[in-house]
Amino acid sequence: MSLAPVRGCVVLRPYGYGLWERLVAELDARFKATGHENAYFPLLIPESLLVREQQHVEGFAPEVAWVTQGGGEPLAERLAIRPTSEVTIMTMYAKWVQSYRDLPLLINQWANVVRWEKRTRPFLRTLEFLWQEGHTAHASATEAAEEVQRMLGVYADVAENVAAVPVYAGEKSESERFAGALHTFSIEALMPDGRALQAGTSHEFGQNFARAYGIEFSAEDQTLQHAWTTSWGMSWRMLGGMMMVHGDDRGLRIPPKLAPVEVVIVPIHKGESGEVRAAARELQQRLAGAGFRVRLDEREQSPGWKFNEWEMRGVPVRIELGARDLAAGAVTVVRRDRAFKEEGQKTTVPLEDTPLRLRALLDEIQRSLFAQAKAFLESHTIAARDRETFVRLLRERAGMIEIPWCELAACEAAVKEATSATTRNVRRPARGPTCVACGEPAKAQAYFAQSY
RNA sequence: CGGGAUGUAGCUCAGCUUGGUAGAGCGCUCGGUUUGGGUCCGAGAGGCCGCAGGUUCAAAUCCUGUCGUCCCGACCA
Repeated sequence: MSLAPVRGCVVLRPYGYGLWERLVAELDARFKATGHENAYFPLLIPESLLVREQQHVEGFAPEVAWVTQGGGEPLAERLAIRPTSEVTIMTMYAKWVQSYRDLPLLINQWANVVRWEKRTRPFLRTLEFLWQEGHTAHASATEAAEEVQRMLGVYADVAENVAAVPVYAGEKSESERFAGALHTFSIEALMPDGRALQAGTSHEFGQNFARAYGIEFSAEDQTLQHAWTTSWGMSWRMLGGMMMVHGDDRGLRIPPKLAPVEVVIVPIHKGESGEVRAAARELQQRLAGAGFRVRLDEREQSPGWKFNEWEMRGVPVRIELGARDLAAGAVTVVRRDRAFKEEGQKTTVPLEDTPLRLRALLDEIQRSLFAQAKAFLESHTIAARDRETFVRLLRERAGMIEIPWCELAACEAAVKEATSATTRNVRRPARGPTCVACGEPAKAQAYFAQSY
């Protein structure tokens, strides 16, 4: 990744984009498996269309970028660059949906969006970012609610089992809710500095958008009804979270399932050793044939230089192949999830067994990275029992601070005033009778934290 | 939007106080050497000192303005 010649934007170079492609592949397969199809909608939104859903517009107004000229002339109507595509997609759904037989409508879009944030951070908050947004319409509230939970589950699965980032899934508070939604659910991860990162969201709109954009259908009982809609999104921010969670002082550590390169082969030879070179190429062929994402590094730099380079890039496994290995009919296998010279970092594997051993090793690395992150999350999730401790932990940015909570907006605002922390999400029921923050009756169990 | 920094080689930066021939490390190119944890030696290429104005015999350096970027805060899916 590099900074771009535009404020608050980044360029993904091939290796970084490779990470995104892996995330896309994993998400897309799950979307398809749950019955969704991909489609594409325009980047620009006419202002008149945008303003239909009141809360939605008000929520996004401050961060919308506008196009006011085209072809060298002022436009009769400003065009918004989409900050999200609800309004365009709902407008189209209104045309497509007439009968309950047209439902559910299950569509996903892979797209870029622009949100004019006052303050940006590379990867975690950029003006333009890549994401996917799923938009569905249903014939009943129950069905829509199920969809929202199903996709929240997909996000939690991808975060934990692909990116190896443990998360808490739950519902957003009223103040953190998506503009225009009835309920917003999120997955929240914890970064090493004690701040929480929202890594995916799933929204239940009820009939709000359907009313604003006219999505009506004839129901089975012959009544005319508005559809129940949902939307859900995950962005490349997930990758930023993954890098922060797993990175160490030698650079990135990428979980195998997300790694553009799972295995790098570094040949080690003096001068022109045709034998080593040929053996390395043969190994690469074999591993590629067995389905591994493998790269052979034949550049001129010294082996030591390459070791450092690939470690910084986070490749899970490195295979060193030199004359010594060749003579022994073996390769040296080095795993990135272990520290330099730590027990087990380097092992010797018979050349013949390499594919088999590699598969097992990659699985083990995937598990080990998740386990390390999980242990961190658990040790930094603290149940506060009294207000004083609660406030102190939040100020110290100690992690996810868990309390029985009243769900009152005023209480949340007061906590924010005192600590700058907010609720991340909540689960029901509460595990205590009264709110630790303010003493009112508790309604839910909430995670509070400083957030990105 | 408020506060603070900063802009000099591809990158990271020194030089500015006290005006006078444009610097270092890394990277890049070439030759040699080396290759199991960022080899070493030598030779080279590369800069409108963010931009505009001013002061001066003379400006990277002093003054004014302007633009960009970064950090802290307020705001924020």
